[in-house]
Order: sequence, then structure tokens, then C-alpha cells
Amino acid sequence: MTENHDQTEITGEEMNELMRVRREKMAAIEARGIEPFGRKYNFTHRAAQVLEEFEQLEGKSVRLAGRIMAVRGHGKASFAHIMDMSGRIQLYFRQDVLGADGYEEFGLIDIGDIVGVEGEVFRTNRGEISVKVTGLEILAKSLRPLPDKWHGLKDVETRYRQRYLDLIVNPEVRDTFIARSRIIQSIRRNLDNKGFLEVETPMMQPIAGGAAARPFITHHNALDMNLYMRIAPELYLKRLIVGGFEKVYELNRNFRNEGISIKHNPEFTMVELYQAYADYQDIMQLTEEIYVAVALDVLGTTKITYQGQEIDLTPPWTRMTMTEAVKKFSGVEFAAKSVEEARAIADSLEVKYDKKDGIGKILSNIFEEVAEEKLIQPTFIIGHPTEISPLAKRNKENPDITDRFEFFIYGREMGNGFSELNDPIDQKERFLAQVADRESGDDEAHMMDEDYVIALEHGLPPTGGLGIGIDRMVMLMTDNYSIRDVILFPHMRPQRD
RNA sequence: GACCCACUAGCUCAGUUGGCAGAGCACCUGACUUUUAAUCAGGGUGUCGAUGGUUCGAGUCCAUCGUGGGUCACCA
Repeated sequence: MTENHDQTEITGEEMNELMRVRREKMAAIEARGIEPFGRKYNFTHRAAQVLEEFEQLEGKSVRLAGRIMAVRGHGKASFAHIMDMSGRIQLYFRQDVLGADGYEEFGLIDIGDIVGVEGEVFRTNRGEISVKVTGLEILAKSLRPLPDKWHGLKDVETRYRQRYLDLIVNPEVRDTFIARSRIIQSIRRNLDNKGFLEVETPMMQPIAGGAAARPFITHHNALDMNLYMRIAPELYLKRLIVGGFEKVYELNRNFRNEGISIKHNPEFTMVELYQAYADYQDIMQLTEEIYVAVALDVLGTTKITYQGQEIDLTPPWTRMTMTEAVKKFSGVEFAAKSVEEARAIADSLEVKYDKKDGIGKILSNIFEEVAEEKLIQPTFIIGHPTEISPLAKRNKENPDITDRFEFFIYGREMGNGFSELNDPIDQKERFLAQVADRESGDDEAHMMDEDYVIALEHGLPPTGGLGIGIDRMVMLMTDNYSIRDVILFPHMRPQRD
């Protein structure tokens, strides 16, 4: 039962004085016949609850469990703060209450230890609601010191690598991830209420479809075959629409083998949804509804501040075609009828393009260069060229563009949706065009998915689809500058040296 | 992938022209029974990211490497 911790060695690094002292205290605790790593503790209240219900609880006994965050000794009495998930509350330890032995045991407690306490709720002379401890139980001895109580933990690398420390000492980080959970909850509740069915489709796919991106490759040993980590669930979700699930969504991870930046993590979270018999106009409205509901649920307002910039999420958001956006922000009318004309316009705006790029891709490049970062307030950009939208339905009047939108907030692409291409003949041709691009060296072009085409041949109802980047949405709602600050464990290189 | 910046005590940070490694918090010792960034007196706990080089002498200058951050490139 009782493990012997006397000779505990530490691997991989030297023990400093602070750690040595804590291990000595652990040994002293064991010497008193107490387990330094305890067991279940029945608490009656959480810290915030005691503060809120002080009127009823004053003079009564409560049991709390949490981490010791500060200790202020005063000889035969001491104050401390304990933190649980709800917040912090002050503890008051007195020798005459605990007895000489009990007070000595309190002396073996360090900042960072997990303890259970029982005691009477009261208010100090200075007015702070506190618990006068009558019983103390050590639940987990902390063998390493916490970061600075005042400055917290700032070192970005440590914050990401040891996120638990970040969460312990930086309250705003806790708040961000609590908000993230609420945001996801809001989206689920909203879609569930609208009759959407949440589904799970393969993360490992034989063909990485549904987006233009480089996939991660993994290997299945028993089948001796390579699989791709999915870059999008799109093609599977639309198979489910074929199967008669008329409203489906999946809220989960995608993986893209691309560079890491302030807006990109190799694995990121998206919600993708598909609604049969709807079109991109309906989906734009749904997008607004989702955003507004999240903002109201999490922030209580649709007027938010991001990086000092006021952003008004109140619908309807501006709708603008890609060519209109280019006109608005560059003054140039993009009406190219040939690749040569398109290149000339791009050249005049000093926008780069590839030799193999067609009119549509060049327009898209121009848009990204001149307009994207200017779209601060929520804006739907519509009318994407068919050339860059191989899964979207063509516009009825102009087959060179699609019934598609992307929406931008603070100059960032936040999501993408369209009327789904449900013509299997057209889809097959679009795949073939992508395959040709792939063969000419574009390793981000879509792969041919014959099985998906067969599904379309069975009949995909007219369908509207949407993908919203959850991480970027959380960044916006929590005013975080980097995607790493809204992902608990962002991708990092393994540490060396 | 390119360029720029950072890396000093457990944490947050100073460190001048190349001349004995510093502060606050934390920690240790002592005092203190309503404090709260408790206070008071004393104590510095270190492979200055790593490895080479220049130099009488390197935290500081040079080179290479590592990790992180930023900008760009890339990227529905």
C-alpha cells in the first residue's frame, strides 16, 4: 500500500533545491502516516458557490477540494487561497483550532498542493469571505513549484508545452477554453434544435477528398495500405444526404499537411453541415444565425471587439461578388475573357500567378491580394469561379462561376459554403480536371473519387453545404490573436537539447 | 522554405565598452493568531539554450546547431 518515496529519483534532469525541499516535505508527511497522494474526497461546495451563498452559509461547515495557490503565514495562524474549477476562496488556519499537531501538518503544505478542507464559513475583518479550517487532508503533494503568482506564466513555449501550468496560473486562458467549450455547445444545440443529425465519418480515408490541401499519410499494417488523414469530411457527409439523412453535421478535426502560422494548425476543428433541398442563399442565412447565436450565448452581444477593432455580427452581413470586391478595393474591373487578359490585369496589380492558372484562379489570387485583408466586418464573398470550386454547383446564369460563398471577418476567411454540385457527369469532369492539375504538379488538387461519383449517380438532392472553422471563430469570440491560444495543445516540435 | 528576434535562478526579468552572475516573486531560517502581491530580519539556490571559435579574459563578439516567436512564402 504505502509506497516508499524516500529514495525517489528524478529522471532526465537534476533536482533543484525547490524540488528537493518538496520531496523532503513529502517524506515528512509519510513519516506521519499520511499518504501524500490521497484518495477520493467528498466535497460539499465549490469555491464560487460559497462566495455566492455566503448569506446562507455563514457559520456553517463546508468541505472544499482544490489547489493551494497562495499561503500567508502569521505565526500561529495562516491564510491561504484554494482554487477549484469555479474559482478561489480564502482559507484560514489557526493553531488553536487545528491543534499543535494539525497546524504542524499544515506547515508541510506547499503552494500547488491539492488538498481537501473542512471548515466554517466566515468573513474576515477585511471583509473577505473565508473558511476557517477545522480539518485538512492532503490529496496530492505537488513536487514542483508553480510559476510566479503575480506575473503568471509568460514563456510562450512553456505555456503550450505545459498547458496545465498555463491553465493553473493564467485565468484568462481558462476563460478562453471555457468559452471554446460553450461555443461548440452553442453550435451543437443550435443545429440539433434545427433538426440536424450529428454524424461521424472517417478520419482515415483511402482518398483525401473534399478540399484542396496536402494530406497526412498513415499506414494500416493488417491491410498493408496507406490511408490519408482526412482534410475534410465533405464527400462522406454528402453520401449521407444521398442516403436520405436530409440534415447532417459533423463537428470534428481535419488534418492538413501545411505550414503552421497564426491562423493555421495542422489539425483544426471544423463544423461541416449539409441541408437537402436548400441552396447557398439559405446557408448564408444559417451561417449568420449560427454566429449570432454563438455570440449571444457566449458574449451576450453581437457587437464584439477583436484586437481593438469593433466588429458587428448583426445580420444581414454584406454580400458581394468576388469581382465586386476586387473592383471596390482595387478600382479595377475584372472582366477578363481570356487568360491573357486576366494575366494583364494581375500584372497591373502586381499580383502573382502560376503559368497553369486559368482566369478563375487568377481572379481568386487578385481577390486574396487586394480585398481579403480589407474585409473587417462580416462579409460574404460570392460568385467564386468554377475553376477553383470543383464541388460547387454552377451558377444558372453564368456557368463559369458557382453558387458559392466564403465569409470573412477581420480579413480572415472564417468559412465556406455552397450549393452542392449534384450533377454526377459534371462532377466527374471536374474531378478529371483536378486530376490533370495534380498530374501537372499541383499536389493540392483534388483526387478522383469514383465511389463518390457513383453516389451522385444514385441522386443527391439539391443541397446546401457549409464549413465553419471553429478555431478561428473561437479566436474572434475570445479576442485571441493566435490560433495556438485557442487550441489546448497546439502542434509543437519535440523538445531537444 | 527565407529573413528577423528571443533563449540568464523554479517563475518574471535586469545585466553598461568583453573584466568576480543580479533583482522581485517563489524557496530556506527566525519573528508574528483576521492577512491578502501580508510584513520584518537574515540566506542566492545558476551547465547564462548547445557546441565550437576569437581573446589574457565571453552571458556579452563570431560560426554552426536546437527550440520558440514574428514577417514573408505556402495554404479554401
